[in-house]
Amino acid sequence: MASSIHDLARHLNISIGTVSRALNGRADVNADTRQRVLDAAKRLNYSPNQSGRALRQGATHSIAFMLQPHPGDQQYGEPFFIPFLIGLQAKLAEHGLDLMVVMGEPGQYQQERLRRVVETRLVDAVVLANTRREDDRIDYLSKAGFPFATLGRSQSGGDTYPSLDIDFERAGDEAVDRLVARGHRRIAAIRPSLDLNFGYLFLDGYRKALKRHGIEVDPDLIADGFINEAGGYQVTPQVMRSKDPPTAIIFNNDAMALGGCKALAEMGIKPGHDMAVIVIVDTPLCRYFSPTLTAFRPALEAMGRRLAEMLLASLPAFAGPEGPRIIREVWPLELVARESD
Amino acid sequence: MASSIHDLARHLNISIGTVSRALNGRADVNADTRQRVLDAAKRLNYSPNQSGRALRQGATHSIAFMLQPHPGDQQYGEPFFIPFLIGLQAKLAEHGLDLMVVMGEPGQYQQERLRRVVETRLVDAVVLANTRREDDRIDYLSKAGFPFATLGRSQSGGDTYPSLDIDFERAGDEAVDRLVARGHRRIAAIRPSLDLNFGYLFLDGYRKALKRHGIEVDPDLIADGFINEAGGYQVTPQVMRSKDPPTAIIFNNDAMALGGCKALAEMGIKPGHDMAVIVIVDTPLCRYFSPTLTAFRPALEAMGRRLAEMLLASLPAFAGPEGPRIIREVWPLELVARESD
DNA sequence: TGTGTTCTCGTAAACGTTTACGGAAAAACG
DNA sequence: CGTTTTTCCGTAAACGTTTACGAGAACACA
Repeated sequence: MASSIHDLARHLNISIGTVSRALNGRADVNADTRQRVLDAAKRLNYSPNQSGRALRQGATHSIAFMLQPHPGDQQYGEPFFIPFLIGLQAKLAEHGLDLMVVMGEPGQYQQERLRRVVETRLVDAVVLANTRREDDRIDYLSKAGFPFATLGRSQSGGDTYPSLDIDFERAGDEAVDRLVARGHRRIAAIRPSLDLNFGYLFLDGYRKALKRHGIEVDPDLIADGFINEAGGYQVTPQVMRSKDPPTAIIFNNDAMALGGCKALAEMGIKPGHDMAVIVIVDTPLCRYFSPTLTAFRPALEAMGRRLAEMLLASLPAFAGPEGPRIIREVWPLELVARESD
Repeated sequence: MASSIHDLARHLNISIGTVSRALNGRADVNADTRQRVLDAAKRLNYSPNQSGRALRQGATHSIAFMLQPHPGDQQYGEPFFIPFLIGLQAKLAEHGLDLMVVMGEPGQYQQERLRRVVETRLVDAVVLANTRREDDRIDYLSKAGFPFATLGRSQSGGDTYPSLDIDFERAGDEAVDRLVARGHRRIAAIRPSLDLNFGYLFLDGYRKALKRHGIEVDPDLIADGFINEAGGYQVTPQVMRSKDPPTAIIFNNDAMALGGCKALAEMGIKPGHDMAVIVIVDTPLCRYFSPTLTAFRPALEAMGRRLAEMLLASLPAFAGPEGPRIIREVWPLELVARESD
């Protein structure tokens, strides 16, 4: 079925070397023979065998995206990542690269999978998501000298790799700004308890804005929970039990916000009415929940394309006209005002 | 960095053949030397190079999942597929297989990508989603003799490949049953206009149940639209303009249901109140929409695992104790009763 | 002791590419 | 016409594996 370069060579009575050079657009091949080779390739339906190619070139022409579902998130995974993946894949495809998605078991740390992917030379580079504040995957990749890029920042690994992140700090800041402008002074912040880096960034922005407005940061209004609906449900009552309860809550995650709203409802508190709610990262759920949730929306698909560009620029094989490498980029979020605040 | 089998051989003063046999658990190698090889492999951090392995064995040990976003679906893609992918990947990983996700541009037919994946021997098998009633991808794969499995049925290709599908027919049937039991006689059906096979199946069940209840099938109550929110929004008023408008609508897709509910709201009709609404495939959106939408829920993750098993059983390299091959399986959906009907 | 069997390992080819090297033929140049 | 350059192509090695084959050594058996 699959014809090899040898078949072409035999068929045309020339050597495999010439065939290969012709196909790869090398200069040292007669225009005439090149045409004959191309014709034959089309006629015999030739496509280069990836394994042979990869072995010889030491490059597989594929990139791995490591996706790690959060624990307890088994039911619907991360719709968040789909548009990002679409963008990532589209840009990679433009350069002839394929995307391999590697998922771990929910909650299981991916070091083993990552090591295998790297050591077995399964791909040419990896893209990490769910970056932790201290991320041993990043340490490992840096130390191994393996090309990678991250969706999300981390404190690990220094400034040596391309990373693209959302401006959680500014989002936290703007959320507070907006709420203060609407008269709120008691503003709670609920974020995931894991070491996920964006939780810290969000809180930084939150604190900064409060200070700017001369509002004291009240530790009772800051809570961490599991990064899923149950977590939000569980932790929201906690801030409500403060001596001086909040009139607004900023959730750092959509699933947590949904759980939180459920908890509020059970306490007889109506989000968007008795309680202002803002979500930092918008997902379709925010748009359809009732009340619709005011949220900050990232340009996920564009980010996917961008991170692909940044990664490619860091790969020797693809680095174009040698401009300065883009190491870090932080993208703003767009506020989508809805009913909940 | 990466050590090869030659490094091990040189290090242990034995031949690469012996090293390879030791690593692969072949019988004709001394227990002692095997242990030395394994030790050295661990110490030198050896992992077999995938490309070399694949080239020699003619098998890449990876599977492609072809995901094709529907046109107009660019914003949030298909959260539907994530849990399926998690299950698929988990089961494949148990057998040492990797998953490659190939996404096309939304709306673009994937023949070209598919051909490339197959002809370059990028993977050992593919899993198709979004199966059409007549699907030339299936025709192509069958003709090429390339191993594959499908999520969703099709009329193409005969019964020669493993396929796993949801029982849309029964869901359509049960939905009508439920609505009739609640007193409805004018029941509309809205489904995607594409050639997606499940749209036909759903309608079969819908018609069958109506007949069983002695209700005439009214073509005015059946409408096709774009398989996204805008499509539902656009097409719903169409069935409402019937001389004898429906009191219930079954939507064959969650996004279309959301658009439909929006259209209804604008007509002053409250779903769950003035109009019963049932959705055939549940997604998280159904759970959080207001009113919450009664829907049929598939066991996506389990389906992913199952389809992986079926695919593996059809691959010569993995076919276990040679039981009968599972060719087709149709899984029931579970009704999740909520507020909308 | 001779013959057959078993255990263990080395040799070398093969998978499908790409590419460094060299050489023959053609072209350019004096 | 002789020399140099250019054009074009074949040869062969290499990437890292796996595996068929065969051979030497050890062992069993009579």
